Amino acid sequence: MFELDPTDPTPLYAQIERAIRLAIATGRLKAWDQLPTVRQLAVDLRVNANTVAKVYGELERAGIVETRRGVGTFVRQVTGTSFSGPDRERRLAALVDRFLTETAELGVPLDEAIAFLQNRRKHGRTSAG
Amino acid sequence: MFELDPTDPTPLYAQIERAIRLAIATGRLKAWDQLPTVRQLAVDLRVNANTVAKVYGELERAGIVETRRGVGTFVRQVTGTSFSGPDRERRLAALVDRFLTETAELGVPLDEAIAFLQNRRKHGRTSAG
Amino acid sequence: MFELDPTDPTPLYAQIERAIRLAIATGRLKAWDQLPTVRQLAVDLRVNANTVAKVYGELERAGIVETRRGVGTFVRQVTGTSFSGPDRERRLAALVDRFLTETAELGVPLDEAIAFLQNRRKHGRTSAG
Amino acid sequence: MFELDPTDPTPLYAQIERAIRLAIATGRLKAWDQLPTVRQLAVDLRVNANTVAKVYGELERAGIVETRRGVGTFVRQVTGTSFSGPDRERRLAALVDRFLTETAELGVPLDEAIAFLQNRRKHGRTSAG
DNA sequence: GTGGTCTAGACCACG
DNA sequence: GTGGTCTAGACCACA
Repeated sequence: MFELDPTDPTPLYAQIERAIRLAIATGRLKAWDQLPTVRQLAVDLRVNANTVAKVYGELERAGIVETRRGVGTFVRQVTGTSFSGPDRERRLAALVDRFLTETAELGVPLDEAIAFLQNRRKHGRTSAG
Repeated sequence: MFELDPTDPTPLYAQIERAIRLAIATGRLKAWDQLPTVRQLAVDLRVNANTVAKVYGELERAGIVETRRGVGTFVRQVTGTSFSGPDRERRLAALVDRFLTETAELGVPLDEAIAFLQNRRKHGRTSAG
Repeated sequence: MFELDPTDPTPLYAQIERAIRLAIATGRLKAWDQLPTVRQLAVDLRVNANTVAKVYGELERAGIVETRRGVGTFVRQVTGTSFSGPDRERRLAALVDRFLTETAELGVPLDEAIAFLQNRRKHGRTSAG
Repeated sequence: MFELDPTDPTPLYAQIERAIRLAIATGRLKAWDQLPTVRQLAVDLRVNANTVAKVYGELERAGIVETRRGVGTFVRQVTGTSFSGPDRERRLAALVDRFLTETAELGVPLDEAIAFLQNRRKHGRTSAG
């Protein structure tokens, strides 16, 4: 499904939550799809089950998934943009900053990077993850 | 210079480090520019001086800045690792794909993302999240 | 495991780091051995836990150990940078010359120094100065 | 005369003191030779004059050099081994530990390193430093 | 119980 | 005044 980056200082639970939100936002997980069980995902990610359970709990409190006892955890009807106002702004800034830093470190001029972006977009090449 | 986002699960020191790397990578801090003093930046960001010191230490071990004892901390000459050929191409593609995926997640149209990129590059204000 | 020398101007964290690198380099700590816990080593050496944590952090960023969150810190597989040819020769010569010079400074005859080397290699007790 | 290693966590004053003791012990500086002036050495090492002055002061208190006002600083008659008992032991251990660590990291077996040592010694090749 | 982050505050090395 | 080292101690993430 996805992988964790142990070198990222971001806590595991935040990495997991982000990845699930991403999967939903990009449509890889659709409404009423079932999420992996806590234990299964814990095994896949080589993480303690408590960590996954914490994430599912937070997603449920956020109204993004729904847990039916004894059945499983499911994606709820997507209400709209999953990120709102200031949060959206903040995340966009973070994305853009990282992109600028990494292209600059690669020695790629911004113009070239943008051209690459547009080109890549046209050919429909995105790998979700 | 930049701001921290206390709601971001990313540790403060990592937010600070990212912001400084960004400033250097984008040329807002140039070779041999002096960084703010540890204590000054700590005051500006309202964090403990040790937190800033930790960042400066890591940047130094990473070879990105140079500290002269009793004088201050300075941006080092960028050696330009300069990846070339297929490696550079491959890395750029990875960066771009991730950027496309993540902006899509946020529901940000590519045009808006590019505008944001260019604007941010120009005006250099960052919220280091 | 080893001892610190408080009269040595070398910072404590550097003494600790050197001792651990020595233990790994000489095979006293082997790949995937667990290091002492941060708190335990701090108690043994009578230093603050933060000081040990700093060392472990640096060793991790240097790629020498690996920490698994909530589990512990482990020696990584030695990749063996394996310098070869003239480079290896050159580096070895530099090491040897420095060693000869410095033992001469101390007035230690080469025979004694070599005996010390072999003994220390065998019994592995170090005073990390 | 010698160089400082800015990446060594050892304080500058300790590096300088060690180098001067080394020069005396190895005979590069002989009894009644004049040391460079504080200011000259400070310029050569690109260090603040206070730092050098501190070292000269300590060497004088240790009875190793003698300052004649308005004339200069001179090496005193060497009384014997410059390092005594526990200090000698400690320093030898430090030397040996570093040597073991560095050869091991180079992937040089101890036997080979010792052979190299003996060979190098025979051919009289030492560079004081 | 494991490592990691952060703070407050002392003291040192250096200019 | 600059950065660096160390301590004590709180709190967090993870197993």
